[in-house]
Amino acid sequence: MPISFGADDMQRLDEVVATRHHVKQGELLFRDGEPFKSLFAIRTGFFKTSVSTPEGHEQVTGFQMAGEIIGLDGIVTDQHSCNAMALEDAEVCVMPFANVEELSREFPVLQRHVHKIMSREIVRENSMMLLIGNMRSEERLAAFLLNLVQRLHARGFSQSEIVLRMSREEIGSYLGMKLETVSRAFSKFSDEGIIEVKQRYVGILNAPALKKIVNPTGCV
Amino acid sequence: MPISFGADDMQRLDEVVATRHHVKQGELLFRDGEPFKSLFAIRTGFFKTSVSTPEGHEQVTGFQMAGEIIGLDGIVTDQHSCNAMALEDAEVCVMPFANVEELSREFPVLQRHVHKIMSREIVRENSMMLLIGNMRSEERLAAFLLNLVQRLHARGFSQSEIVLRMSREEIGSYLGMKLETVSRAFSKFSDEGIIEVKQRYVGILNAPALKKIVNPTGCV
DNA sequence: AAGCTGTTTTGATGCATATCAAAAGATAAT
DNA sequence: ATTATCTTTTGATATGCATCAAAACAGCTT
Repeated sequence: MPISFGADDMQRLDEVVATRHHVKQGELLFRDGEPFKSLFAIRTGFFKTSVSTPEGHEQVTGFQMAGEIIGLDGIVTDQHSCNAMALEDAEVCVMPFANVEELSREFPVLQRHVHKIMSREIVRENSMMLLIGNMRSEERLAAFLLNLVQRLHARGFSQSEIVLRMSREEIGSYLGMKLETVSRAFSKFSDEGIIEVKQRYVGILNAPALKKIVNPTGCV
Repeated sequence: MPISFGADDMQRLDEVVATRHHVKQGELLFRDGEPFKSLFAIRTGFFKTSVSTPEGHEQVTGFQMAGEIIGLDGIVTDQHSCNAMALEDAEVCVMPFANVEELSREFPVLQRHVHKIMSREIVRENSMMLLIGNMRSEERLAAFLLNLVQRLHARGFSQSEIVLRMSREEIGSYLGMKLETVSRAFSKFSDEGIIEVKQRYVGILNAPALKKIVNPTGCV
């Protein structure tokens, strides 16, 4: 948590994140309809969150990695409204939301932090609506790859190499397209020498070209 | 605000929403990039929020009516990341966010309320991703109309009549489709006797049919 | 009432992506 | 190794929606 506290306060704050929980690959951390008790901070591993239509069509609503918070959807109704599945073995900090709220009242800096996390999620989803609603398939995939590598790089990983934790189908669900279309876009980028693809390994050979696909005018 | 307080507390709480602001139809309440200071509670009127690609393609991210809160996007960076335009003459309560945070620390019930509002927005956007990413054009419009009439009805308006405040183009932008496609879907529903359309007036003649379009199986 | 402007509807056509199908490649189990 | 299963790629075709175009319609102004 990127906040500085006194040593005394740390003790109190530690209480909120005292318990840890392991989730194996393929297991659900929580599911749609389940009672909401806690937020989860991802320590290690990789998650997807998703919602479904009554007919069973899944929409992946996000991919989350170390340092990110999941479970915010549950606050409004005290029930989770999406599923959170580990895409690789993962460890999370369980943060009972009652504790979060109590400490937020005590520590303005924590309160501010919680608000920012929620606001960030709102802004992210705004941009996803823009992406799904306005962009074409190749633009979506390019934006997806750039976002992923940027987040990985912020965590100390390479800024040009990705090992995808999700299938083509899950990428497609996230981006509002079919897995075949995802695959074709990968192949196209690969043919053009923009990326190098080997299964779930993706090497970014020409980042500027990717950026130009997302934003052709390049004026920003 | 649907919370009960003592009379003493009300005084303090009133401070946060003391100032009012009028926005004329077509004017922006705030715009992308502007510094964030306050949340806004809509007292009267109707807004749209939107984000844009660098090339200028607009994506409407929401339509907001009386009782709803806008501006949450600005918290994370202290800058607004979308535009909020009044679609009819409107009045809003200006709620300086610093005051909201201060009072939230003092009144747990207010704190909880703020968290729920943000969580609700996150859940709403999740379902919008599902709608734009998975549904076909007619399903989207049906879902849109049902959502709108449900919110209007909760405010004391008819549960079968809507006067749209937005153009076909704005509806299309919100739903990830073109204005012509919106118009065709309206015409189709009208031909089938499901709705009655006269410009921006929409009468819902067969709500169950609309619901069935959104959820063909009808199992929920 | 006539003319102007912006919105909505409707029609004709084209294109991007979905769908259907099958092969190729990986992964895991026997 | 061999078989079975799942994922990914690639090809052929279909289709829903976008695009282009023009007419109809409403709201304003003069």
